[in-house]
Amino acid sequence: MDTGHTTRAPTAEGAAVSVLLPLPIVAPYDYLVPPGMTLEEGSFVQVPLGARLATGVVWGPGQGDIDPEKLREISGVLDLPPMPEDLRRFVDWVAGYTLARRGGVLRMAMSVPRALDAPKTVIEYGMAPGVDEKSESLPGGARLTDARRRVLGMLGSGRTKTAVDIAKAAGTSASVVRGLADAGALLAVTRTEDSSVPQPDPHRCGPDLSDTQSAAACELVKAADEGYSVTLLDGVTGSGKTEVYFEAIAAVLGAGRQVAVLLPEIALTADWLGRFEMRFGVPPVAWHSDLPMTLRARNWRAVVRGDARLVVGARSALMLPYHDLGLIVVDEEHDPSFKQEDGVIYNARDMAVVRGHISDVPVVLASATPSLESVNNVWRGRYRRLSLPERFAQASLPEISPIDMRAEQMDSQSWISPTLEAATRQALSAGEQVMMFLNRRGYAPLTLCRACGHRLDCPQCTAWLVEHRLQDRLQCHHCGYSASLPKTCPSCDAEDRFTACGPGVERLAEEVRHRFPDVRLEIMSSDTVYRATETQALVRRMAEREIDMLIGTQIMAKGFHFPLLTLVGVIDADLGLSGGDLRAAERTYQLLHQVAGRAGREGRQGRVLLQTFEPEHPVMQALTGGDRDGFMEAEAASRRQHSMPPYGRLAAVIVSGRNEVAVDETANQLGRSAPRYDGVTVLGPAPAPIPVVRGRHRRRLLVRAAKDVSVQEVLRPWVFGHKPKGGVKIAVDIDPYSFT
DNA sequence: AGCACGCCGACT
DNA sequence: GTCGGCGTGCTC
Repeated sequence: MDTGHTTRAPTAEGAAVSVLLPLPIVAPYDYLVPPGMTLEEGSFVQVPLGARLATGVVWGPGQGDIDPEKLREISGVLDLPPMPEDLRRFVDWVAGYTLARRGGVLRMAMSVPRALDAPKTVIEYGMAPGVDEKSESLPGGARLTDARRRVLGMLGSGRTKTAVDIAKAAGTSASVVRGLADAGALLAVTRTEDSSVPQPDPHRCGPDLSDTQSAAACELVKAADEGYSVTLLDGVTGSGKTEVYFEAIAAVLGAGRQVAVLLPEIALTADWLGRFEMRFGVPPVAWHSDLPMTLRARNWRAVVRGDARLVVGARSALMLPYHDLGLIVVDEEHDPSFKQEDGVIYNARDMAVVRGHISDVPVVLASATPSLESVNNVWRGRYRRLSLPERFAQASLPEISPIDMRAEQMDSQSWISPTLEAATRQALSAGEQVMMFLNRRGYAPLTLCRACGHRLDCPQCTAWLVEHRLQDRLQCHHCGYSASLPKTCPSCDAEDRFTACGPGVERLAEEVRHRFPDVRLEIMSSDTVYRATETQALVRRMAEREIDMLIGTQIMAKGFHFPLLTLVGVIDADLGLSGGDLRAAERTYQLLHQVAGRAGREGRQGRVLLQTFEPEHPVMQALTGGDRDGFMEAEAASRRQHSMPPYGRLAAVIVSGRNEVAVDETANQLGRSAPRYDGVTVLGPAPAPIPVVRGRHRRRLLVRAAKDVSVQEVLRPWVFGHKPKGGVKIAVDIDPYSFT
């Protein structure tokens, strides 16, 4: 299975090669190749760097841009397949596009320290020739004790296991095993640790597909065989998108190639991985940030060897050194969490398309609420679209209606309108489950002093402290600062005069308990379910009707199936719309649509009620009228009119540091020296939406450019011409996603 | 990322 | 008078 990517060995003896190191370094360093060492481009090598050894990748022939006297020799080559050429080109491309340092991008592809160590060897024991479990005598007349008999009995012929494993199974100690080996009854074999992972079976039968699904699956399977293409798989919640792209995965696995599936981090639940296991017989190779180190190392090695065939992971799974990648799937492609906001700032959905292009493999973007970027690419003919309009298994789409909060009689300190309360009562008395959605963690987003009006805010950020009553703490959601509620006001010393303003899920739960004293309710937010097992347990309790009502944040919007859930109440549908974010409307639509999709699957009619003060807002109209396409067209028109993405380019330059004066100075300097080109506008500097985070002051400049302008070319000389001092940092965010 | 070099506060 | 804080800069 030669991918054709391994380039001829570039190493004349004594020549120099350039080696890229996974450090924040811009360009590769040159090293000498010692006599007798053979290398290829992509080889993983150990090189001396200052006083220590570092692991890097041979990037190409030596640059020759440095005094040959300074060159040091490569110390060794790692026993790993070289990094494929397509990935090396991808690293270069991502660095060029994001203006990140190449070494920083490489780090994302290989920052698994233990994976790069020599594979550990283990000693295993198997039956020596002429010995079997029924042997009544041992070689050399060694005694056959009970313990020895048990060991031979459980080992059987032809198998090898470690001494510890054998001892455990035979109920004895490892020294018995070693004794048998000394006696010549067992044979010790040295094996390098197995980085193999379970192999998925592409030939297992999938579920029966509807005609529409089969047709879409057919198209995808065909595309899977034809090199690079991008397909937007556009299907409403419950239309069976997953089952459709599983067919494409099966086809690619059947051809012996690797598949990468990218999911938003919070969708990477056991529930979800289970669907892959159900379809392909074994769990997929998982890749996400809190994978234990040993598993990370094993999985990374399995990927680079080509052994891991089906990888399911968060955005960083895109950077893995696939040996023979055949398909990339990005599910929930609209999800903002594909955008990495720290370190190398990139959008994994966009980079997946680039990687597909470079590696000449198909890319599938799946969503029920595709991003305007992707839809625009369909309009322009760059992506093909496959639509799955109906829900599978006779489930019908929920009916979405607004509750006009201007017309509701509301008590102060309450957030459930009489209309929503009545609907809830009705659903509960029919034995159905209810979900209330409020995208705000904690008890109350703001606490103030009634005596003087002082607001409790974070000492290190420009942000209010959020009261979390369950933990009895005040928390900053931007830096993790946490404190207990003070006895007296820090501003006026008044005692016990604090009052909570606004609702979070905890406070909403309080109101529900007050109105529905008998309801069995649970809160689902990142505070209550932060481990996979807790999520699983909660989902199970919900499925088994131990819960009547779920109150939660966006964490519960994704992918869970609750068959008896028929009513979803959105407490504050307008929440995401304020704040001048370019994508506020689009994101609110996507989020609320996703939440709405929780209601009424599997044959039951669902109902969704949106509490809003602006029922005439285009987002509410689109949701209640089911007119997604009209909404997208209106969004597109407005973006086009303002030359905003995807009809213009946008980049942000963020200046940050502890010293506000120095930050301002650098930001102003950047502003004064801003490039003046046709089709390029530089706005700012202005304080970032949250001006201080973790004690770092932040200023932002926005660069807006016409579609045909290379923002990178504009930014590079301008931004990197500044050498800020005083701990000031300049970061570039190409295609900024979030403005808050 | 490490690690060394280099200028300003609390110790023997 | 030194030990040491971490800001700055370099590593082929």
